[in-house]
Amino acid sequence: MTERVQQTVPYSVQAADILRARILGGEYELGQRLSEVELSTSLGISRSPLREALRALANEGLVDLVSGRGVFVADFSPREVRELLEIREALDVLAIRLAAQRATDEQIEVLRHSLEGLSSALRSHGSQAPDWPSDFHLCIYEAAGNQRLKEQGWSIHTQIRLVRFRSGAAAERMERAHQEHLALLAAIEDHDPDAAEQRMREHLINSGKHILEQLAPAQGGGSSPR
Amino acid sequence: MTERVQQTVPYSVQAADILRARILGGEYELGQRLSEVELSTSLGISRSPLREALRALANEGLVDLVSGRGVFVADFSPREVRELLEIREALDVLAIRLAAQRATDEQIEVLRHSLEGLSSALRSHGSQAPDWPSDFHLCIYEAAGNQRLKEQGWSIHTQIRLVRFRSGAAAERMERAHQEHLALLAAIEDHDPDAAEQRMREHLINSGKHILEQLAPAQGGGSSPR
DNA sequence: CTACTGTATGCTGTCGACAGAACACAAGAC
DNA sequence: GTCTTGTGTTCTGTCGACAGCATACAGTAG
Repeated sequence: MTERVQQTVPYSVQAADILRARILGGEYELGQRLSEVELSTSLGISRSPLREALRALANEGLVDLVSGRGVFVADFSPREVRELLEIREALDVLAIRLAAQRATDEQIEVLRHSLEGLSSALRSHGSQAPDWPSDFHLCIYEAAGNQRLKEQGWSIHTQIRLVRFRSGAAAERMERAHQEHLALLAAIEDHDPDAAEQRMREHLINSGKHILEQLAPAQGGGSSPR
Repeated sequence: MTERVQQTVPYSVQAADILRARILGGEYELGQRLSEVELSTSLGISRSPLREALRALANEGLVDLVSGRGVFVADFSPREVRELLEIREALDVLAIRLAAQRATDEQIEVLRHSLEGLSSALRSHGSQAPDWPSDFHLCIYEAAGNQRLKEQGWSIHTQIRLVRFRSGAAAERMERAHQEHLALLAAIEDHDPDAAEQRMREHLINSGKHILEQLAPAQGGGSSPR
């Protein structure tokens, strides 16, 4: 009974998936206005499901809804990036502590596999794999055994990925980040929450520093729609 | 130019405010199904803005949207409550650490004032003030200087308040919680993040223990719509 | 040349209505 | 008496259309 043959995915969900991929794929400028009628006609759906899709993306922080004025692709000010990084640290530290305490052998195996996939992708595609690093973090959330934490952490990571991707900060740090990921995995394997927390904090501080450095010269307080 | 004379609040926002107040006020049963047509007609609006209001409430975790089956008032399983408490601890600890580092004298004054208001409300209304304790925590978020953290923390607190209110766990712990709040404020005044974190963890552990104790006998894995 | 004003266009917020799916209940088979 | 089946109803998801506000531009006064 768990198989749903008649699983018609609502247009709103499909539209949200498409738009999310477009935004993360860089098809829109940061802060760009998205016209409801234009999107709905181009997607071949009505405005009702499109609006719901945009609301969903707003919850994920990928777009900003300004009442009566329209929808804009998220454009994070340096202050907002700092806010996101602070929250990410808190959630990621919690996640890896829980993961170190609770991870089963199967989940550790998945984590290891995720890192191997990342490693091979790093070699083959070079910098063209912006999804994989977050995948490892997602597995950590999975191992933490907290569904809601996983959702919120994934949302934060997605928003940060949006900034990092645009600023080109993803590629350069991948090699070193991979080493840090290995250290994180080792701490989880040892079921050592304190070591895991410390290594995660270092990892995130390095990552955050890198993002802010890349961001500082490029963005000076741009055209925020608020 | 900051004054908006023509600030017509959209129906969707008004509906969300009304429904949020109803849910938190206990006018609906946990897990109860909410009919769109019934609500829209009773509120005197169409289904379009009502649906947006329900989507907004779903983002806040107050209702569950089940695709194709309807909207249900949130009903948290013990596991979900545990998940919420874990996230709350991470966010609240981050918030009070930031608040201890960054709080200005004015913000500390607001915190003190919030506690005084809570104290007087505790004496006059007894247990009939479920909003005030969270108000103090909201001020901490405000003092942390992180807008997004404030929003997320408020959302988590609101969800927990929904559980606590229904289980009647709010009233009994207010006296002791107030003492703990005073200790939190003192740590912020001293700008001592470490002490603030430790006291916050103790405070949240006490609160969480109390919630789980109240919850354990009442709920055994009820009719979750998933 | 600059600043104000009126118009024109496009947009969002909202509405009412329809199609298909999900649920509830009644009728019949074993 | 229990399980299956058929039917009716209600609901959600989606659609197209309208009203009011916001923005952009042209026109005019100074």
